[in-house]
Amino acid sequence: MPEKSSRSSRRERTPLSRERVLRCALAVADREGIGALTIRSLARALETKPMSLYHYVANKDEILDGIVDLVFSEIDLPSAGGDWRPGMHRRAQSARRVLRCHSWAIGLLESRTTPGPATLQHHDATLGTLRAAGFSVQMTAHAYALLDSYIYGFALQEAALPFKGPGTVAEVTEPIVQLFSAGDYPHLREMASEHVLQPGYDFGNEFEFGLDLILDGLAASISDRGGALPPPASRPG
Amino acid sequence: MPEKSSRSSRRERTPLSRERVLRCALAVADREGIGALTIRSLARALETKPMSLYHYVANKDEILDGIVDLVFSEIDLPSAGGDWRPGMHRRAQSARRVLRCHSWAIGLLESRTTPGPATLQHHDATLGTLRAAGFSVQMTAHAYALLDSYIYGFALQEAALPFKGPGTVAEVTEPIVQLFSAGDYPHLREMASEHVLQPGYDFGNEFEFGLDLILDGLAASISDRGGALPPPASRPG
DNA sequence: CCATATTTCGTACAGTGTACGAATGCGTAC
DNA sequence: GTACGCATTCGTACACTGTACGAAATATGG
Repeated sequence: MPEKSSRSSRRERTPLSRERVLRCALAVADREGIGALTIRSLARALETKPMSLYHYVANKDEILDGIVDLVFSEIDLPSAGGDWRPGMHRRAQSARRVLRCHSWAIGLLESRTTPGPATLQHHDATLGTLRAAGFSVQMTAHAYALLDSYIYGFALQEAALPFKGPGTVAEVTEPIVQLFSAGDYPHLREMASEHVLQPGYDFGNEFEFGLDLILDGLAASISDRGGALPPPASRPG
Repeated sequence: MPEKSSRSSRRERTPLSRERVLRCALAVADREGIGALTIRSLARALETKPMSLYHYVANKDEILDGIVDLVFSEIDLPSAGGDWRPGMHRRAQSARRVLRCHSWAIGLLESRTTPGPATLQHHDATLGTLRAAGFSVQMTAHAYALLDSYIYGFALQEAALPFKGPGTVAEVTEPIVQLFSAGDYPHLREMASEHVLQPGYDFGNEFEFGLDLILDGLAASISDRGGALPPPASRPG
């Protein structure tokens, strides 16, 4: 028996909007994985019907573009005036943290070629920090490609790990190593027994080492020649 | 009118096998993209019917695992006896080249948590080269995480670029920059006009810079302390 | 020949994105 | 009021996905 008054037929759910669709899509992806984010599941989460979403979004691809941009908007921007090194350090750590929270975003990056405003803003601010610090345009391009490659690649590896926290390493690693036949993969075995399976191991700790090494290298590159183009070292021989 | 003799009813197509299924899947993904790789399209390419594939493969996920492992098998292994630096350099360049050929593989890595034999072999050989060069276990872990993060991240960025070759940069970049409203993204504009749109620009060239910087840093790290654990630099202040 | 195992594949089902067009509600002008 | 026009909601339908189930065809061994 449907109520007839117009007042009650629009139930008191908050009205739909593009914003709300995207935020809810992000929440669903976080909660149940990107594979569980379907038009129908999203509509259910919003208490609507599937086809209603298409008034705010052209297609599913636009939703994916949108939530990737939302993820980017969570990353700390380097402050405009500060030194480049702590700025880049903070940004890198923040990006890694954000990408670990939304690990499905990494896999999406490969197929998304239309960056959103938050993504563009993020890139612009980062480039600006480097340029303001005296990096040449060339050197800025080098530094940016290097830093972002490292950040994304690290996040990708972290996402692909079969274990999530430091606690569950053994339960996952042990049975895999057991499967290796007698003499196979000796160095993987060593790495497992002498490093990964040691108490307190956490892959995430590796991030800092590489990040500092890269920032050191960049610092050296610009102090050498004021940010000019040549590669960081020409090895003799 | 079906032929009745058993001889002619089995047409002279080469017999199915797990190997053939995976190799064909790889070819389809390369030719038409990973999105076009479906059980039905794969069966068509193999001149069979969809359900026949399931005798050689448990499900589609196993196919994806399989072709990722095939991709890994294409990457040059560092030779066992050689110096670590040229070995790592060659491996990195080879990995990048392979991942550029099969750019869909990057996006797959995030969701694949069961590495195949070629993948394990690859990791083992790389670890072995570093250990043989005198890297400590800790330092090997650091170096490996760093190098692979850079390689995967670079490949991911390369895959996400809207343009493929050096030729098409302008056609893609120009209209995007045109869309920016008046004062927005000044540093992106600068990077576009003064670097990306310059003749001869190729993002792929950035790879070498970062790779050399990382290898320099690693070389310094092990010569400092014989591959001991501490980070590459402790900055004063 | 038959019996058994391996391999092929036809049919069916639940789930996907979304095109199309019909309903419904809402704001304004008469 | 009432009628129009627009924004919004959504029902139905279609082509396509992975794959469960079981039947058919073929190969193998006695």
